[in-house]
Amino acid sequence: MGEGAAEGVEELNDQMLIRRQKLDEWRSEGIEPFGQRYDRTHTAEEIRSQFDALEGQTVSIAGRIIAKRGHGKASFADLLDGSGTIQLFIKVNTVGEKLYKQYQRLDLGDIIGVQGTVFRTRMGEISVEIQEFCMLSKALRPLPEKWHGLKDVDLRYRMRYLDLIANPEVKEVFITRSKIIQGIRDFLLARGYLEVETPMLNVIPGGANARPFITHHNALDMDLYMRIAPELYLKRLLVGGFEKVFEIGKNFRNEGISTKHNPEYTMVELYEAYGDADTMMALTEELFAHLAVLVKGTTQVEFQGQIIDLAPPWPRLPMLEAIKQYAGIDLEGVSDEEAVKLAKERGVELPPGAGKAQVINELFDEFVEPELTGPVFITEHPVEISPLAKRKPDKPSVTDRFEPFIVGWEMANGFSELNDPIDQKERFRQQMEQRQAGDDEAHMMDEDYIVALEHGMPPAGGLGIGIDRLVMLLTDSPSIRDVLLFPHMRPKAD
RNA sequence: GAGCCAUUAGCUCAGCAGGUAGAGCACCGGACUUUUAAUCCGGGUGUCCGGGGUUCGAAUCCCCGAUGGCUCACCA
Repeated sequence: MGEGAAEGVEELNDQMLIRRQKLDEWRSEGIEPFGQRYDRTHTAEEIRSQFDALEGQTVSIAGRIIAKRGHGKASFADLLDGSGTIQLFIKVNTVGEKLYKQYQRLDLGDIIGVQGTVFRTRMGEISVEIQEFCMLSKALRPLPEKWHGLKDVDLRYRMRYLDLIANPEVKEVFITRSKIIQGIRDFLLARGYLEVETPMLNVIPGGANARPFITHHNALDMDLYMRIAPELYLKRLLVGGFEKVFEIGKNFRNEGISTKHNPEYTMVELYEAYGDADTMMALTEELFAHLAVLVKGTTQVEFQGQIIDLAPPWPRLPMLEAIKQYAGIDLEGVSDEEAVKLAKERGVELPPGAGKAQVINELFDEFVEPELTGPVFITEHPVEISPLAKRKPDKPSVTDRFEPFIVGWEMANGFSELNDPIDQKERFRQQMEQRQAGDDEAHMMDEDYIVALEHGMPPAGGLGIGIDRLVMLLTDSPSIRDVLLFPHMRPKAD
C-alpha cells in the first residue's frame, strides 16, 4: 500500500488537481499551507458552553473546515475540532479584500487557525467572526459527503480517519472504549492489584487452547510464537510473591475472523492469591456492573433491542444442568459411550475418539450458548477441557471454573487455579496426547511452568475478560470491527 | 475454509426487458453582506472492481479472480 502513490503512479482526479493548484497559490503568496504550532485559547465546545462570558471577546481556535456557505461579501463556515463544531463568520469589510479572497480559496478539509470575535448570529447560532486566520494544513483530497457520511464499510475500516471525521458517533464508541479500559484499570488498582507486562513473544505459547502465530527471531535464528494468553507468566508471578496482578493487552490467535473474532484482541487477565473461582465471580459481577454505570449511568444495558441487567448477583448454572435444561439431555453419571450415543441421536457431529467432555462441550455450544441472554455464570466445566483449572474437591471430574454469558457470548473465563504441579503435568501430558492425535489447539507441554509450580504457588483465583466483546456490549455494537479502530483487513490488491 | 449478496463520479446512490451512463452533495465558473443540508444560474468531472466470454452491441447476460458484508464452521 502506498507504493503507487509514492511513485506518483496514481492518477489525480480533478478535485485533487485543483487542491494542488491551490497549494501552489498559497505558496506563491509566501504562505506555507502546512503550518506550524498554533496556540489556541478555546475549543469549539468551550466557546459554546462559556458563551455568556466570551461574547464580544477575541478567541483563538483551530480545526478543520467541514462546511462553507458563501454569500458574496460575507460567508459562513463550520469548523470542526476535537470538541465539536463551531460556526465561523467572515465579512469582507472587516477583514479586507485580500484576506477574504484567501478565505474563499479554502477547501473543505483544510485545517486552519482562527482569531476572531465571539458573537451570536441573528438566527441564534454562537459563532466566531474571523479577524485573522492562518493555514495549518492543506487537504489535498476531498472529504466524504457531508449529509450521508461515509457508509462504505470497507472504506470506513480501511480509512478510519475519514470515518471518524464523517461519522461523529463513531468517535463516541472509541471514547467509551477508552473509558472502559481506564475503568477496569482503576477498579483493579483500587483493590490493590499490580499492573504488569509479560512477554508477547513466547517460546511456548500457553494459557489457552488456540493456534498461535509464528514469527522469527533473526539473531537467535529461532521461531517464536505470539502469545495466545499471558496466563502462565502471570501465575509465575504468584509463585514469586506478587499476590494480586493484572495485565491488559493483546492476545494473538491464528484463527477465523468473524463479527466476534479478530486475530489480535484485547484481554484483561488477573490473578488473586488465596482467592478462588467464587472470589472471581464476585469480582466479575461487580466489575461489569461498575463499568455499565460508568459508561451508561445504569446497570441496565440495551444490546440490539434487548435489555440486560448487569446488577449483581448473577445466577450460577453448572454446565450439566444447563445442558439438561436447554438441550433436554441428562449426562449426569453417563458413560463416554452413552454420552456419544446421545449426542449423535441429536445430530451433533463429534471428532473421532470424542469422549464425554467433548460431548458436553459440543452440546453446550450448540444448544445452550445461544440461549444464554444472561448474565449467568456457567460453572463446573469438565476437567478435560480445562487443563489449567483446579478440580472441584467434592467432584474431581469437573473443575472449579466459570464462564459468564451475556447475549449468548462468552464474556470471560475464570477458575480456581491449579497449583498441584503433579496434576498439572498430567494434564499437560493428556493435552500432548490430544495434540499428537491431531488437535493442534491442544496445550503444549511447558516444563518450565511445572518447575515454577513445584516451588509452590498459593491457591488463587484467576479471570480473563475479552475487552472487545465487553465494549461491544456496552456500546451496542453488533460487530467487533465497530470497536476496533483498525480491524484486520485483507490488503487491497488491484 | 463453504454459501448468499454487494462493488457505477471524490462521497451517497439510481440505471440491470442488452443500445457504451444519471441524480444529490462535493468540485469548476457566475450572482448574493446573518446562513446553517444556504439559495439562484451555468458546467458531468467516469477503468460502471479486474480479466475473459456470449453478442452487431455488455454497467446490464455467462465464467474466472479481487475486496467487502452477512450466514455457517473454528475460536474468545
